[in-house]
Amino acid sequence: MARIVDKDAKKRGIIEAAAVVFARDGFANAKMADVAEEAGIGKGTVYEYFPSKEDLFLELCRHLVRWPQDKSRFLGDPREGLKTVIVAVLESYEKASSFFTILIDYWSVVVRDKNAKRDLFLAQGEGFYDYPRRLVAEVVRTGQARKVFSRAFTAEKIAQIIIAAIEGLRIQRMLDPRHVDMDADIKLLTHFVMAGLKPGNAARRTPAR
Amino acid sequence: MARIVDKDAKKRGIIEAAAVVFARDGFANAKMADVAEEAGIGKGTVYEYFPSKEDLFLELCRHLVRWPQDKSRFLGDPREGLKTVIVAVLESYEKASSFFTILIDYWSVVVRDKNAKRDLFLAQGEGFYDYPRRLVAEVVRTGQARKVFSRAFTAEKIAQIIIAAIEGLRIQRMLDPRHVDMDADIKLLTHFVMAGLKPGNAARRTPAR
Amino acid sequence: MARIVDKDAKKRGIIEAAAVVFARDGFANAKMADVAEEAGIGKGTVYEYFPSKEDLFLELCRHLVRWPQDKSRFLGDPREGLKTVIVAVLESYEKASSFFTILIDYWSVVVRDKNAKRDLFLAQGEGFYDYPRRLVAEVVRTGQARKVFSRAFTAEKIAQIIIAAIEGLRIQRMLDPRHVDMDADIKLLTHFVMAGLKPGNAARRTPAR
Amino acid sequence: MARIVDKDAKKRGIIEAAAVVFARDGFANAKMADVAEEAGIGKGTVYEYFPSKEDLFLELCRHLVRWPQDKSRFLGDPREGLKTVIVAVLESYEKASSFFTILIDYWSVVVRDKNAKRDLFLAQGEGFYDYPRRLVAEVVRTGQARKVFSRAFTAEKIAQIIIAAIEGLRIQRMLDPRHVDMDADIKLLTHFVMAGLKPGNAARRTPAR
DNA sequence: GATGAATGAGGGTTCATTCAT
DNA sequence: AATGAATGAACCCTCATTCAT
Repeated sequence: MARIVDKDAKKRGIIEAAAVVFARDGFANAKMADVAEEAGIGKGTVYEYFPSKEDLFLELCRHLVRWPQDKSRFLGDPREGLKTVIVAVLESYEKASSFFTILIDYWSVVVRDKNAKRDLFLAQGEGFYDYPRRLVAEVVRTGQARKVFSRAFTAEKIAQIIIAAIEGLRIQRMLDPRHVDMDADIKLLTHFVMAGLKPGNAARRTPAR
Repeated sequence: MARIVDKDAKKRGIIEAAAVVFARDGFANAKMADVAEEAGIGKGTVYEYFPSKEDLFLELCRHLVRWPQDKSRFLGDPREGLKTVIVAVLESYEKASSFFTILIDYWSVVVRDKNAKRDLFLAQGEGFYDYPRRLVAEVVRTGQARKVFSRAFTAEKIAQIIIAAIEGLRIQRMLDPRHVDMDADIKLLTHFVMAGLKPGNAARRTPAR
Repeated sequence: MARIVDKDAKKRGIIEAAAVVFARDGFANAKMADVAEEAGIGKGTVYEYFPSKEDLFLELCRHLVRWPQDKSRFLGDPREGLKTVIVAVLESYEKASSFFTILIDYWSVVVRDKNAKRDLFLAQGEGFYDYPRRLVAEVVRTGQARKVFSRAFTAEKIAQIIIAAIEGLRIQRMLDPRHVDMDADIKLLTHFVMAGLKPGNAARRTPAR
Repeated sequence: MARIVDKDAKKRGIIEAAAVVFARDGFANAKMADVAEEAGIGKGTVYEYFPSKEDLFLELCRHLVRWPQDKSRFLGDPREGLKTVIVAVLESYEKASSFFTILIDYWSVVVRDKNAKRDLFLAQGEGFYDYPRRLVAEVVRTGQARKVFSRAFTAEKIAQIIIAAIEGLRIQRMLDPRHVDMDADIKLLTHFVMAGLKPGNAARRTPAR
């Protein structure tokens, strides 16, 4: 009776359209009508697939980043692997061009308590950093296992610092592009990390206070 | 004469009220009426002091962070100074309790081009990181001058990484508090930096292609 | 498909409602909500058809007067034709019951420079007098061609005086109904015009310095 | 005890300021604050002299036009006197440069019933045309008494047409300046009137129906 | 399933007026 | 008498959502 439609494909189309519009206008200023137009469908149709603007946004956030799936290339030589994975993570972020601007709105929504969907959102939010954190941690762990990296700190913590620095640099670049030369800065970050991970170096530090 | 009023005090009162409301509800959802109520004044009165919601927000952002004014305590022993200044910068951020949630909206506003006030906003935005970046850079420079820190990288770049990492950690904590133990993470960050700044270590590394 | 609607009919309905409300309250005091209610629709719906209050007003002005379409009845005997067309023009104005009160606001809006739509408005404004001026002029010209009316003045100028007098009488009546007996006054006006147009009479007078 | 002030002078100052502001912005868009500023006094002070914006406006309207006070120059030769008085009336209107734009708003206010002050306004409104109408009528009457002008119509009616035509021309000029050459048009009007007033001419017309 | 016409709650902003000084 | 800070009612317009077709 009803037309046969690939609902999933249509859903994806709407999400792609939403990515464009939300990135451009921000969550608050984005209009559902614009999303519909961008997707080439009717305004009402969007609501056949997503119950609300917020839900669409949440769904969109789920599809923001595609992480590198092949870990093997990071797990050879630990020192090279670490350098490579840092660059790879940055690239994954950069490739999701609209990722960042959308992420900001995501944060903005998440930070406010009131919303009943907070937990849903938060669960989603972890995902933004969980995967790359685990990925980097694995590389570090490999290096630690092979005694190439110091064991003074847990791989998770180290990974966390790395991801944090990458994210922080991206923010600074957003607010003031002239101050940030991403390639050089990433190299410097890598240098710090490598230095801090040298077996000898690390041992002396952090007397746990 | 009309009512005698300390306009500056009143302005500050409104800004404080705005900080509460904007932090709680976000820029887009905050209502000027709520700001007025929070400030204990009439809706129209807010507009006697700020021409628009956006201007109030911008002004508010200007007052978000109070940076440490006494640099002397960071300029003694470079290694201790660096540790201290990192903690001090973090503390300045942390003290501005609503800083972060407001900053997010600030970003969100800044990222979208259209607005005519973009430049005003951007100029303001630099301020968020400029001061601490310069502060940290000065400490690093002092250490470099005394040959305690490697000169392989410019103090500015190093400071940038440090600020970025602090910021990134704060974001991760926001999205997933369980993964972040700020004190420990900051120590780890400090360790990496110190290691990377050891004169011998740095020498070998890529001198900024 | 969505609701099927005769958009033009709906537009007309809104304009009619607007005519009532604008005439009653004046442009400045009229509320879009009242227009909507008068039209029996929701507030937002008005904006589906007209982008702003001002645009609705302009559009309304376009529909204010219906001019006599059949000129033939004025083009027979010139003297009778002139008498008839003067009455017809007056009647067209009078029939548009709310015309005058709306026109006043129209003037008020037009006179103030600032507005970007001034040109649109002005173009519209000409229309209020253009058509009847041309109509009367044609009748006069016919009379002049047949040597029934003096050629000492251009038909356009003569028509202009006639329209002006009609309009002026309507204004005086508005401000002080007791002083104006429109039928008698129009007859007097006609008399003056006829006298002035007598071939012999006109010859002596200043031929437009 | 209180400062000694010439209240009338101050009142006049406010009215003059109001004339500027109301003429420029229109009644609806004029701001009391602007009037105060233009008058060089405080916002609240205006209310010491006028109970409301509307009252100020009404008072202003009372002072709009200064009519020619010396009638004698119109009462010599009737034909010359009539020509002269028509020009004099026009000039009185023209001299009150802001008169017209304010008058429009005056109409707009007057036309709407609701207002309790309607009668006050109307009484004022008559004044705009009463004086010149009587003035012109007197000139016509003089001519009629001397048998220079036809007695077929009352002087009042004739005066009314003349005033009406002048007013109508001014309106047309406002909406479309290119179509109106005021001097020439006034001459033409005068011609019509003179022709219509010729003793012989008038007799035949207006069979009272 | 798809559509887009209709809706109305909601919020930023204006400004005449009040009144403490 | 004079002031201008404070006020809040009022209103235009937006846009997420609904639902008749």
